[in-house]
Amino acid sequence: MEDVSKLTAEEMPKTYSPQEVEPELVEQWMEAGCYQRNKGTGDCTVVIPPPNVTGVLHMGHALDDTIQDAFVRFNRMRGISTRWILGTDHAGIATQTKVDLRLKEQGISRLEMGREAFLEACQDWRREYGGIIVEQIKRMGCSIDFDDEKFTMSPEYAKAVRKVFCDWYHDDLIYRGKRIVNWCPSCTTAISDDEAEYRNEPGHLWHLRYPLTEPVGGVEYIEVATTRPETMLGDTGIAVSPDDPDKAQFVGKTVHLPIVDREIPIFSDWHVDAGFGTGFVKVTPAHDPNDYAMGEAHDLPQINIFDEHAVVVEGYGEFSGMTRDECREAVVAWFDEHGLLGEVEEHEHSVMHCYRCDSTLEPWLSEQWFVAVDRLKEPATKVVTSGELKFYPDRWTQTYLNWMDNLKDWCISRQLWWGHRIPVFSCASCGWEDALMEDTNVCPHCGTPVTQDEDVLDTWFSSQLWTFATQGWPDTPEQMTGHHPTRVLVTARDIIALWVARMIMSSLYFIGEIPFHDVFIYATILAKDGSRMSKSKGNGVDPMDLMDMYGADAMRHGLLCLITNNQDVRFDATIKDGKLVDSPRTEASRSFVTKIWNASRFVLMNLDGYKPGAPVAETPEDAWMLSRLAKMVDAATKQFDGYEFGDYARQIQVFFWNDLCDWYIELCKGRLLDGNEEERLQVQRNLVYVLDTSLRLLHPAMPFVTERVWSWLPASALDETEHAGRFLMQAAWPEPDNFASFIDEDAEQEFELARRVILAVRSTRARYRLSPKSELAASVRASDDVCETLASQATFIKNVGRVSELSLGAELTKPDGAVSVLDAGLEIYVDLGGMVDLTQERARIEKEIAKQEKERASVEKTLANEGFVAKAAPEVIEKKRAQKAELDESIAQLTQQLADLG
RNA sequence: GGGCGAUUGGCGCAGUGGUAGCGCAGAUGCUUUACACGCAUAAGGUCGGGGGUUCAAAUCCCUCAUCGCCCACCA
Repeated sequence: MEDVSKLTAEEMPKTYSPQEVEPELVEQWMEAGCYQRNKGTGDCTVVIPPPNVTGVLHMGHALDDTIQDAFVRFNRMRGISTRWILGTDHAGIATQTKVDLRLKEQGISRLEMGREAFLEACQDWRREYGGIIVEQIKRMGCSIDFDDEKFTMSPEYAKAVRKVFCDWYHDDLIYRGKRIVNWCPSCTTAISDDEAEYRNEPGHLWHLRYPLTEPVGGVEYIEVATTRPETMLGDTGIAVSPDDPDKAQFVGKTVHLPIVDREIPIFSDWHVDAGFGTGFVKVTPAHDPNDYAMGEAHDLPQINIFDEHAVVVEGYGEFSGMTRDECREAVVAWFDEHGLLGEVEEHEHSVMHCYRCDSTLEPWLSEQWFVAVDRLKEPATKVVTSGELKFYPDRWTQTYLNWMDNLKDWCISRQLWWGHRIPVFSCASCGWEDALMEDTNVCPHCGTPVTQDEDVLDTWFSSQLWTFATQGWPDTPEQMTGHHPTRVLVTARDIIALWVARMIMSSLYFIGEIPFHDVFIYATILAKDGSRMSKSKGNGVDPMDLMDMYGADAMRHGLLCLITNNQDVRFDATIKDGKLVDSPRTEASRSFVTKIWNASRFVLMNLDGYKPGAPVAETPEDAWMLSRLAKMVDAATKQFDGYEFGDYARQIQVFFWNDLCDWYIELCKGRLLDGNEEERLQVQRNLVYVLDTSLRLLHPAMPFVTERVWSWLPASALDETEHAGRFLMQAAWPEPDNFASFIDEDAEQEFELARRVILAVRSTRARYRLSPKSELAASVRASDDVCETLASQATFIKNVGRVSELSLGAELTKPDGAVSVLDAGLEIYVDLGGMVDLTQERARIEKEIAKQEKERASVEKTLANEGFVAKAAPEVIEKKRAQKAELDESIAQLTQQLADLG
């Protein structure tokens, strides 16, 4: 193990430079093997949602990976066996598109070079650019296992994918069927629904008249409304709404389809909205998904009128050979000439475009492979309803179950080259077909050459195996023992359906258990104005820019602070010309990083003569600090276990900044500067102990600054012997049980009294515009008990409050030339040496009385309410009564103060 | 069309039944020997509108409005 030698305080730089330190620490951690699986109790295996191999880090990844890293670091420190598995997704369409583009720039076409050469080009591309996002993840400080990077197209992974296909194929869970796909006539491939781009475009709604075969009730023809008149060539039916009484008389009749002389039936179907268009819908099963569904239900022929380039096929006379646009024009002209064109309305509708070449996509009927989900969805539903697998926040459970409920068979084939090729081989001569683990050239039946299916699998088909195909399955499933199910999946909500659900289904089928115990869904990060970040809008924030500007720790802490139960959050960064200008939120976290640095520097600068030893609550402020610390340890531990990352990040900051820096460190200065040797040593021990504990608590969120500071920090009582030669990331998490004895409610209350006195003095000083350095005498009139409490804290009240003299007593009277401040039942007199501004004091006290009287009136009203006294919880009533008594007393005191002013 | 979420001080957000908190910005005063990426003090909000439940609503229910997301659909 790498020796992490302790440096001396003098060597600690005055300023902290994350941009220098962070990459250094990554190197050191990795060299020491800190990122690899560690041995421990229990298990916290986490798989990273694999980023696209073509991708670069965006804010979603940054948040996702920060959460995972914080969680993994927390668990690692707790001594739990931890491994975070890294990998990338081959991302079929995305990668193929990029490679296509690159080849196109070189004047090469994919079709010319052929499948094998193209796949080689994809591999080249991956070797060249695939590491970018991995390096970016590294830059963030993610303690993921970089030494064992997985890839969804690696040979081992491919084997897993192939096995899944073959097993499902042989278990009749995979079948081939016809389906309407989004066909790009320019790329001549299908584009998945998820990859098609919808755009609203102005168009027309043409009313076409179709003559009835026999007039119905004197009506000679019906009128359909369509945005795509050219498809009428393939019409095989007319549909009306079942809820449309006016149309009922037409159901069962037929129309004579113009141009093609086809007699087609009129029927009713729920797909039809009676209120839209004319109420008559032309049905073209081969060229529209809904029409296809209606065609299936009503047994209509499917007539494909387009070839793969969306040109009208033979058999349609003058229309054959026309492109779809030419055909549209010609069909409309034909109807017009023959007096069959009705109204032409302007109509905006959404049109699918190929996200690669932007051509309008053509719904096209073709053969595809499907996964039958009926048998898979039932167990996948059960594990969630039973609570075995939990979603955080809980509300996503419903989203998941709804989706499961509506789940339809999954189309898994894609007409691409980059991906896992479907391992189905078939023989043209004897009709043999099978899914095989090994490629074959000849038919086992008749010995003639066979062909393999040309299509590849949907990318999600391979990524659904992520939790187990990354852990040795199927060859060495023993790797998984004790590490599957994984602990938690941290992901975005938009892939609950696409990915999370499918992982659950496949894991239950193949491994017989859930893929992860918990799913944590984080909020979508939106731009400052609430819109989605996107490349086209140029409003995206680049996490690399954030880290360049503020450091990884600041970005990480800032992101964690953003986590709430909401489904989306706005990120406050200003972007100008695609470049980050600022992010106040991250800036605040950077200030916090600096604060941690400086507070630590202060402690380190005051360690002359330090020897490790146990913390002791020598003074009231020590007791207070240790009690606060113990509560923080407890809270942070619970927050991590409960996936409450936002609460953790916010609370730890308040604790460190306010409790530790603003109060405790200030309170310690007196003893550090003026204390005797024994006192100094104890303060040092307490400070080192509190700082050490705090750094451990902060480490999961801000690994870099805490690690760096810790390297200078001498051993505290937490682990005197183990400290040297170790990294903070390997140090033990402070366990709540070990701190419980520090919790001291009395100490916290007593401290609060002293704090009130200090605040009163400061406030008075500010009100009279006195220099913060000016020392003032103060006296407090309070019960003997309270006076005793305050007396024990007199030293630091004087130091921190800059109080020259502190008098305490139950019978004290206000000195001449002093002002009174009433706070928390204490009557505090601050001696101003006669420079009291009577008018100002009167105004202040009158205002305070008015405020308190208003409050008292409200409390009295509540207490006078019979319903309240009869029904409210006893402790609430008691609280109100106490509140009333306090107000009575304080108003009386204020009134007296006012009278004293004359 | 279905579902979900948001609406709290100038901005970004906490706060799930007992009349409101944080950070940033802004104000004032401070080179207090860790920190001006700081310290201190003060100011700023009838918690989107309306209705209901309750002794009591920012908080629970209904409704409206606005914004956003997801899913489906758009002949």
